[in-house]
Amino acid sequence: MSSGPPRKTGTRQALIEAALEVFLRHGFARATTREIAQTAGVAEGTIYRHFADKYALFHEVFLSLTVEVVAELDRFRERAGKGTVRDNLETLFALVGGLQERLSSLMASMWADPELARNIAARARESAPEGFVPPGPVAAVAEYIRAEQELGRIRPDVDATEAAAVVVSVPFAAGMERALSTHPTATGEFPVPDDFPPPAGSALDILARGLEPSG
Amino acid sequence: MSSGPPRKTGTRQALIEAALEVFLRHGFARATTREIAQTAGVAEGTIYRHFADKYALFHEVFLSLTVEVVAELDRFRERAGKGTVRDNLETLFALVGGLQERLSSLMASMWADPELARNIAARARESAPEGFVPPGPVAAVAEYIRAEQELGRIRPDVDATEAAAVVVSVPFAAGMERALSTHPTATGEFPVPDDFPPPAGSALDILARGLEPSG
Amino acid sequence: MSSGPPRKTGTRQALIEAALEVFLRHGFARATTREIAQTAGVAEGTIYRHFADKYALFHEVFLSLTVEVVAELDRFRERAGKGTVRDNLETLFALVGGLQERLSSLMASMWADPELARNIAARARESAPEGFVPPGPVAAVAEYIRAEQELGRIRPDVDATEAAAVVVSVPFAAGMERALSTHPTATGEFPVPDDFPPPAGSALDILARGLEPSG
Amino acid sequence: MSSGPPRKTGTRQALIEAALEVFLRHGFARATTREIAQTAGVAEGTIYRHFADKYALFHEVFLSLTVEVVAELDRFRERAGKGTVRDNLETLFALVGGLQERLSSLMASMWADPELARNIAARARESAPEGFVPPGPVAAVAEYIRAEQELGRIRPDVDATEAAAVVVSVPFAAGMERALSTHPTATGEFPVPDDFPPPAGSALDILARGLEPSG
DNA sequence: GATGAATGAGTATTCATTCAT
DNA sequence: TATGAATGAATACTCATTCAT
Repeated sequence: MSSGPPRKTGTRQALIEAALEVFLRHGFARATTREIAQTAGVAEGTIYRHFADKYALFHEVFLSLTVEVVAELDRFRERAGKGTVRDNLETLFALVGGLQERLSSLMASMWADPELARNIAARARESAPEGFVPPGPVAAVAEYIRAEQELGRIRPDVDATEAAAVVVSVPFAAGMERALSTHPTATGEFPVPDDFPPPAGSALDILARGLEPSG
Repeated sequence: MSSGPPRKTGTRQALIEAALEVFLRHGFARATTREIAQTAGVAEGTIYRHFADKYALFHEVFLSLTVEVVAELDRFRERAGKGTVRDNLETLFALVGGLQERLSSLMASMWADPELARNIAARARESAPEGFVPPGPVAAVAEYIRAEQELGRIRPDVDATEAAAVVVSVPFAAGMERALSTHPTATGEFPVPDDFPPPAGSALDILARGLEPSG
Repeated sequence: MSSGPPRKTGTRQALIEAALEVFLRHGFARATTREIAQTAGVAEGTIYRHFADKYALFHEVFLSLTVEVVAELDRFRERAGKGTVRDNLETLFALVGGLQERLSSLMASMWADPELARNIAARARESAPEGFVPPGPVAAVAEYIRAEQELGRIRPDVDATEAAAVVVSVPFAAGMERALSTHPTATGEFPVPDDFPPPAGSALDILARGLEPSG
Repeated sequence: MSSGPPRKTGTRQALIEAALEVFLRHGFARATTREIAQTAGVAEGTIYRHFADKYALFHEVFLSLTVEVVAELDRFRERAGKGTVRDNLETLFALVGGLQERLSSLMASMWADPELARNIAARARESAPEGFVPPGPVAAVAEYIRAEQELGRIRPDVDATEAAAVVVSVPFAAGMERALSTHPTATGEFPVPDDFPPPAGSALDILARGLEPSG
């Protein structure tokens, strides 16, 4: 093979993937380095050759997902002008719903534990190049909305960023509910109220209608 | 006395309140029984006189908040027909935003750790009276929407529950972002993208418009 | 029995004694909390109910020995004027030699590891009453020497503290050598030079003579 | 070339020097091979190309210092008959104080941890030529004393070795105290008793007087 | 009911040592 | 010789839970 030396990043990458798996399985706090190492097929000590501590590992996992989500959403902007706005929203719901699932799960760990959130934020601040702003999903969707506004397919008087937040919120909140399918009010044997139904027809109608130009 | 549930013992109630405080401060996984007991001003062992274990305590805390949230939202239904729909949505955003803050934080713990979610769900199943469905915030808002539909102030063709989910999602997702104010992309020293801005004018416009009867 | 409730200090005291034993056996750095707990006959976690950490435990052990040594030496002052000065020095050598053996061993751990020394010093500073100076062995011996000087049995022109330091040094250094009986230069199978012989006749002669009034 | 032992490899020598530095900084037990390698500017694995294990490295460091100390003291014997005995003792105090500082620090590690002492002793036994006795500092000073005794400048009835031990003890014990400057009883902010003052005038007087011929 | 000392299984992290390159 | 990634046993410390008083 011409592909160079056996990928040095193998171990590091394997650890990131294993860690994601275990963080999703148990949350950050209850994920053990032992299980992560076993899942990655390496010794426990190996983790510390690649990451300063469990927090650093979490940070890397978090970044890798952020990159992935943003990359997907970046491509979304190109849809402006194609199909109907409603169709594009539908696609977006699927996209955000799927992509954010894992990311949101990690964010839940941060949400639950402010100290973790603070720790990760500090790391991000240190490692980011001065003045760099990682674009979030809202920013990406906002760009799409602005593009549609220029094409006259979305009302020009709504704030693109705010509109994007609304749009992204729906699958986001729905994702949390899905994750909490074990919620006391949403379990098989237990009668289930229709909390946070997966966004479907009406949700799209409402948003599409709310966004479309008047007249 | 005309009303309300029989008063809990002071100790039991103090423990529930202390536990909420500590769960919010550190998340379920990192909240220690020691800190809870100290906050409540009792000995650690006392916890186990009132709750089988830490999970049971969490369950009680969770229930107490659910009751509180639902009670507030129940009153919301009475607003149907008063003011404008847009004004009511604005009030709802504030209401849900404030009320869900603590509840969502607990839900984040469950979201992060499926085992916790499962455990709490199991308890709910065991303790709930057969066939009883605790109404969630979506259900409460859905009732309001249905009432407005009957009054012709909201389009009759949207599904009330789904519409309620959309409406509730916005402050919900915004709340998560606020909680994650330490998020790498949303901190003071670190340049901040406009992810999940607190829902304001445009968000309301979109939803109000999307909901209002055509013609 | 009238002796009150079963001594609450039992566990704490047992831990201090066990810790001394283990610290002497392996030095601070290699003494494990596990072995200390086993030696004391308690669970490992129990250590942390009584001491903040391993350092705090070491500190307590150190203090307990210091107290013991000083108490013994305090009584020494009363010997001024009794027997001969030389006899008293002989007694002192035995006393200091025996008492310091364990204390010196702990001090060796501190000597070897400056961080440990710093840590213990910080603790001492925090816990000591403002302005309190724990009398060391040198101070105690110095008092004896001053008493003898007033009685005219020791030359008045030597500095009592310095003289005390010289006197205390001899059994002290000898004690270190004894502890290092495994020293490469002081082992059975290996020919032994007469390094630091236990202080005997001549050492006493030198000091007694050096201290006695001229004329 | 006229002199010296055959030069060690640069790497080996660098490791010994780096190890001394790190052993002095943290004590044997807490000195890490990682820090030693970094200080020497080599990879961690390289240590094991030159030394069987950490103990062997310590042994080499210890030997190198012993050699250095003894060489310095050997030259001391030549002072017999020159200057006054008191002046020579003063020089000796400075010499021993300086030289022993590092050696004593290593000995403290051995004193603290008998297993280390045993291990090093075993190595010494194996590596030393049959019947060879490395002269210690006491032996060297004893030779000086014997020489002075022959010159009639030191009382003939004291045992030279014992006298040497007394003399060497003083700066030795003082050195330990200096090393323990963080000792609870000897820190700046904390009131300090005059434990183990650096040997000065009176100490010299006592010893000089105790050693000088009567009459 | 209330206490709080005791428990001991569990966890993140360290570090001397090995070995394929 | 030199490297440095990988190892895995070892360790200090935590914390939910128990139980004698």
